[in-house]
Amino acid sequence: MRKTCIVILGPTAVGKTAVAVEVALKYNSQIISADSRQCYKEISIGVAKPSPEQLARVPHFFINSHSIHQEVNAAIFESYALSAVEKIFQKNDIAVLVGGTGLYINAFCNGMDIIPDSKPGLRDQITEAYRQNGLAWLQQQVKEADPLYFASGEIQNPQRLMRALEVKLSTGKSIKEYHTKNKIVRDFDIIKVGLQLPKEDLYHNIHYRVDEMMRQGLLEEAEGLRLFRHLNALQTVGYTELFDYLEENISLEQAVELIKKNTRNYAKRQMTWFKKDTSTTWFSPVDIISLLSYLDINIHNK
RNA sequence: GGUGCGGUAGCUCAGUCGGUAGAGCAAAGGACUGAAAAUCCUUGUGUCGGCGGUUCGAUCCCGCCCCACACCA
Repeated sequence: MRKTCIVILGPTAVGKTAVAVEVALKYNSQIISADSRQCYKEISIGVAKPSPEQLARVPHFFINSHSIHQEVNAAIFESYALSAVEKIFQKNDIAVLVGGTGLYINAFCNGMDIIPDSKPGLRDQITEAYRQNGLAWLQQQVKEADPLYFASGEIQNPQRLMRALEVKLSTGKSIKEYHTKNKIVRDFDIIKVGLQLPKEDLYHNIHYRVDEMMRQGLLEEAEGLRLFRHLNALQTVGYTELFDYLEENISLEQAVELIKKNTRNYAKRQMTWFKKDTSTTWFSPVDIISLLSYLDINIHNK
């Protein structure tokens, strides 16, 4: 039998975790999380990690596996997840990957173009220079260094501009030359299933979950992480808003409303990303029976 | 009861020396290849509180009314 990885995706708060556990239990398999925030051991409440019970029932990869002080990105995830899936395949023909980070899922399924490592420290240098000199300066740098990117890239987007500049200055080549759009074909099958809810239901879940997080002590968790608020890992919905409250910029009530709003916006962005991929078959998280039978049929047909 | 200041987009407000109006936020849609829960792009018709009057034409001027706030009684 050919190896198969079941990929479960969907917006935040749709109910992916519980479904993934059911699927993994059915196939006696293990789960790889494809979530850019649940991998950090220092943050828990605000990122809706699987519960200790769920983690005990099914082994999970990329949960609590990294520190907020480590660098984590899509390429690191790709190699981590590939080695994890190989580990699972040593004992099982089926693996489960679940998450809401579209870029990470894409990296796992289709691969990322290989770009040589940047010169050490260059990125921090660029970030600092941008902070001091602003967007117009950054655009000018990219225009001079990498006209190819400047002509066709997102020139209002500082993160992309900085990355383009970093790659060009490190490798001498434009990032555009590295981006091939070629998809790597994995040596295992991938079945993508999406979880979806009507917008009102999803929003209801989000609001309920945010209130629940506050009850569980999200504020205290954020307070303890306050010193690290500048880290990328903490540029996260649920934490940035509470940091603002702790800095006395907004009231606690405002912070909670903002968390709800920003989570809604985030879910929308996720759906925009996921909808593009026509290879995904969509299910309701309430109708897990349909999902399981779909998987059964499609796995055994291979 | 009197005086004052307001009533304009879901919210906060700007504006039109009379030619039917615009910002921020929210919202909606989109993008996304090493920060992705990040970052970025696009989208603004609304009885301009109501009814009359003046005018070729009123959201803008005038009158009355309603509502909110403040102060005075």
